[in-house]
Amino acid sequence: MKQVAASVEEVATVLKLLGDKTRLTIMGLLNNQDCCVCELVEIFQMSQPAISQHLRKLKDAGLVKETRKAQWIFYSMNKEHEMHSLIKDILAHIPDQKEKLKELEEKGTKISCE
Amino acid sequence: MKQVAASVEEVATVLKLLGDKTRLTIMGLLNNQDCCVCELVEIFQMSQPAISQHLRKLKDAGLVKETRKAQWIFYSMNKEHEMHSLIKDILAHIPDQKEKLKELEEKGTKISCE
DNA sequence: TCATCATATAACAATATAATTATATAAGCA
DNA sequence: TGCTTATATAATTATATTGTTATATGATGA
Repeated sequence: MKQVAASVEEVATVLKLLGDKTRLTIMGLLNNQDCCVCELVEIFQMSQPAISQHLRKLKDAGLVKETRKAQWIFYSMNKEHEMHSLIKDILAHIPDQKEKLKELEEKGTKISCE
Repeated sequence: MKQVAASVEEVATVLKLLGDKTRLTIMGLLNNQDCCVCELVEIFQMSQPAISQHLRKLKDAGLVKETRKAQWIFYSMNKEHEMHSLIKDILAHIPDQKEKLKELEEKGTKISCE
């Protein structure tokens, strides 16, 4: 499939962001479903500020969007991002992240606002 | 097309390497044809050690191979790299780099060993 | 309203990255 | 052999990145 070429700079910016194991995995998770910060903290066993700072970078670049739902802020993939097809192509190369979400449910730490 | 999933770490490593404008462009160039160091120095208007160090990183990760031809060392894309299909997918999103190679020929700084 | 939970931000420290300059190595040629 | 060209490596410096701790903000609920 022929792609519409973005500038080298734009692509390099996205790759640099996804060139971090934590951020790449976050995108893999968001590719399955929206997550709130505390879920990600639980999954990555990382400090809350560390997760927040990774999310900030992704948000500043427009790769993710945030939505407040009650006391939680849910992050989701921005499907309107100019580089969304590149991101999907990349995520097709990493293992499915559903397992991690399943574990959350089993531990009972899954947040649900529906 | 369903991909064979590499580990998140492996993919992140490749993305980090390509998350640099210079290295991403080098890979775009090598996707068209092999290049020697002095050609890349000419194209990027960058110091020779800077180019060599970028090539070293790409080589250490196995993304490129080197072949000596007389006094020049030509770099080429390693098509046998485990992550070659990911790299091709990514390069499909950047503009074709043939222009830069054409300019070299016009300036007469193209190296040919055939 | 006050305490608590969820999240963001600021300040800082440790580490990584990328460029420069200087120097080493290796091939080609007079 | 000694000079030149092509490339690599080392040392250094400047800057960027990532994580930690401390603190601020904002929503919920008693």
